[in-house]
Amino acid sequence: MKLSPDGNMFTEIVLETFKLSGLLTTVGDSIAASAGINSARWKILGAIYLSSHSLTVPQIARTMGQSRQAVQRLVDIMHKDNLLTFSDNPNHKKAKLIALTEKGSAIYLKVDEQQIPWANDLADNLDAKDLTTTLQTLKKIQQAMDAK
Amino acid sequence: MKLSPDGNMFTEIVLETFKLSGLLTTVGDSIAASAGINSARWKILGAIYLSSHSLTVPQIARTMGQSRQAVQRLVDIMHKDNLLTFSDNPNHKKAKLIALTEKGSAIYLKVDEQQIPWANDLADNLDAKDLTTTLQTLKKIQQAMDAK
DNA sequence: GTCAAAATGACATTATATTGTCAAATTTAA
DNA sequence: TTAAATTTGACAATATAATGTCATTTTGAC
Repeated sequence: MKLSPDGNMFTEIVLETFKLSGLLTTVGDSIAASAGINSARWKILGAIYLSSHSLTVPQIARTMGQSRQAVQRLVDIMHKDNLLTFSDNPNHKKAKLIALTEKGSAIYLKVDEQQIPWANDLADNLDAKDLTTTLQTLKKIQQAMDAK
Repeated sequence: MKLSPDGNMFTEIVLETFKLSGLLTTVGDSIAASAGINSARWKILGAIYLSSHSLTVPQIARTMGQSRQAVQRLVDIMHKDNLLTFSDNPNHKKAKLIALTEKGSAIYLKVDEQQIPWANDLADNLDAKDLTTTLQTLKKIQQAMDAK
């Protein structure tokens, strides 16, 4: 069996996604370093911050496309570091709700100060329509995988 | 400072890239499992196979967007497992050239047999033009980051 | 309402990956 | 040509992350 032309393009997108993820993690580490954290913790803070409400560990994991165990580990560390709060979940005895502390929020915003000009600058050299298409397509790919 | 509309879209693409990378690694693990390997090793095999010639460890790492140490570790294991060969590099005393053994090649092709229908199927539900745009945009993002 | 299936936290094991350092090899600039 | 800067492999330390298992809780099908 051979790759169809579209299947081949899809495969290239997959490989490019892996590569970009690695490169972005490295850049993210250096951006987040100014606030004393790294990419992995920045992503946790962002998942909670951008959701605008408390989340459970499995919810964060699903948002990030990672295992709940990996997220649980980071959340526990970040709780100990006073970046996150745990609160009882009225809907679940075991799964606590996780929110940002003031410190966690401040750190997230400090990283954002570095990330915003970086993102604006890079996006400046790209076509808005292409960015829209790319985002939609990546989401469609994700959804198509979910459906399997 | 605030994110521009494009900067915001760019940021969403970054987050989607992380998520997709995680999900694709999981799917990749299950696809590659049929041939007795996992995503990480499949990617190494693919980097070499798709380049059509021998590569050094740092070259593979740059292709994959990962650290040369991470690649070196996998390459050493896969060499021990008889998936890869080392050969002297006429252009470099230390950096050996790495190629697939017959076994490595066979395993790559066996995984490909699973991956091809998977990719074709997923790509079937996506627009060819959108895939082209997405791939080009991801590459542009990667190049723009390199330039920094 | 009951009971099987799924979700969750805790814990352990293993794999993947980055960072840092050092010496040797290579490349680049002067 | 020479000296500085970069690249590379080897090694170590640490961080990130997937997988597996178990007891408990929740959900869903009946």
